[in-house]
Amino acid sequence: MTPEQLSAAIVDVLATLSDEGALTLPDGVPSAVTVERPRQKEHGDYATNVALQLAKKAGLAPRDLAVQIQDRLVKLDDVADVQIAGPGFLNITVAAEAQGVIAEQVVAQGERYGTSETGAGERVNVEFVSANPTGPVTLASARWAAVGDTISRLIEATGSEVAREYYFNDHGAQIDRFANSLLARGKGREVPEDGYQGSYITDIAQQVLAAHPEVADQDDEQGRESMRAFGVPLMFEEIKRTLEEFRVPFDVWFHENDLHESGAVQRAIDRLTELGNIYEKDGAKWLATEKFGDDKDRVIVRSTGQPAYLSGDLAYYLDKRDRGFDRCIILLGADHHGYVRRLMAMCAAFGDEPGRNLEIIIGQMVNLLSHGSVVRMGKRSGNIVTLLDLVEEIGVDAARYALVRNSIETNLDIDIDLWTKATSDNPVFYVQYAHARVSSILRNAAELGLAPEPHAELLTHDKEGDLLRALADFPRVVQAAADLREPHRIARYLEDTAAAYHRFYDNCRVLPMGDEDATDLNRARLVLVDATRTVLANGLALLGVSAPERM
RNA sequence: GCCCCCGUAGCUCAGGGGAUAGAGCACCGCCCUCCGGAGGCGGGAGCGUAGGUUCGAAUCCUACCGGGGGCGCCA
Repeated sequence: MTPEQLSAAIVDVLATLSDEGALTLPDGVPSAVTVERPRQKEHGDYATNVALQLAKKAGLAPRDLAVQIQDRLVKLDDVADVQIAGPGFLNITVAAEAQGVIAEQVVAQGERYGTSETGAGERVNVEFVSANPTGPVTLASARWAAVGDTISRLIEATGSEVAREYYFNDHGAQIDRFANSLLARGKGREVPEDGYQGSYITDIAQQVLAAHPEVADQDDEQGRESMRAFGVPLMFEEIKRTLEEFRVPFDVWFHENDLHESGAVQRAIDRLTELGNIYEKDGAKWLATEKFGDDKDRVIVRSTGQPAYLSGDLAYYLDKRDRGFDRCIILLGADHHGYVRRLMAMCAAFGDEPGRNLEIIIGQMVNLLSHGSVVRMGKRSGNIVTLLDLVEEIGVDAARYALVRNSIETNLDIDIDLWTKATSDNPVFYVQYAHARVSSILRNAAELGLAPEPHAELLTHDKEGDLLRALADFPRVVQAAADLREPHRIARYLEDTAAAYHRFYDNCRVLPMGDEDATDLNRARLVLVDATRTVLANGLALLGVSAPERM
């Protein structure tokens, strides 16, 4: 019996009490009730606070209501015991067999275990990284790469259709500076004051010159345009390669420049003008964002006639909506948080609903630590640490895991020394090791010709119960992580589940010892082991981290 | 000045209004006759401060203190 089934059973009991007139709820019977795993063992397998929640509405004392629910609940076959505790908690012990069947259910569902259809029919666009193509993917962007991809996987796991999208700001002053920097390096000069300093600039300039020797003879103006035309795509390619290596499969690489060239920017402005949200002042066009909650109105077209940066975002948002996405999620670094209000206001200016049609997730910064101090210089580009630096130091699995293990609301320090350890200090090793250990037992069982076989009623050991309840929690952890856009919940859950497995392993012999004959208990435990493998593998897959069978 | 995030054990961090606030590391002491010891068991220590909402607050609200980041007709 899963917590969801238990919750449904409690709802049934409430409905029955209501039908019989024993319970009067002005708002009706709730569609689901909270079922949680208590901290204390003495509080049973699961606990619910329904009686406390509903007592006031029903005009009953919490404990009196609890008694009524208890009377009905204990009669269920799957429920072994119900106790009332404290102010009115119901502490429930599930029948061993009802709990044991979870293992076979997990195995039967396989890769689908943990997924749901709560988001079915919804089309979601997740935009992340979106760094300017003026340099390698940075450490900060690495966090959004890992988090954005994991959030995408989580939303997919709830049945929605997801597009991962990268927005290249390849239109504007930063690209001009990039082209100038390439030109300077190509001509053997120092890069300008406002240029990009990294050694990658020299690399790319040389690649351009190698492929197009004629550029060396061009004057500065021509040379700059050549560097732009040939150098920017090289940068794109490097970014794409990096993200592919990091296992982030973007579906769309969107170029800001296309919005300007296709007239999409103008169309967005026209649309907003029709809606009465654009006006002219001081020779510039302004979007009236203040009335939608922004601090002040924003310039959309400068008095020079040049579109302001925000105009690209307007067009881009409209484009996403026109492509049929119900929800547009954007991940931004904390350094962009000042931008959130105007984006939300823009969403409202289009007549959409901020928070639903447009959702902005702000994440905090990342530092790389070595021997206790912050690493400031990257190998690749000198003044910045890049994603490739991180991968080179700790590998893709550890990097992805480390980047999603903490709440995105907190600053993150990644300690190289920790994440390269092959010990249990290192969380990704701890979880992967559990998976390898599980796989090893399954291999050994196969060699013995021993097949898993469900005997739910035999899984009565305390540690088996703990492990079963951990496995039963997986779907709602996935659901919560997806709904709240909080991937770190998956990592934490996996660590807890790995720990529950290790404790089980330590207490419960799975395979027959020596030349003993196999028992039904051996076969039943193999089902549990197989179920554990399924959950660990599914969880790691959500994080984009490999689940090794040997290590 | 205004805005956002954070403040929980010595350290790094979990904790969706619930019961006695949890992990890992570090420290001390244990557990290998056979499934991977990269494991397990036991031990001490904590919610920045002051109010408020609630039957109940680490969690929600307000103020203050401390730390980080942001506030352009830049992108």
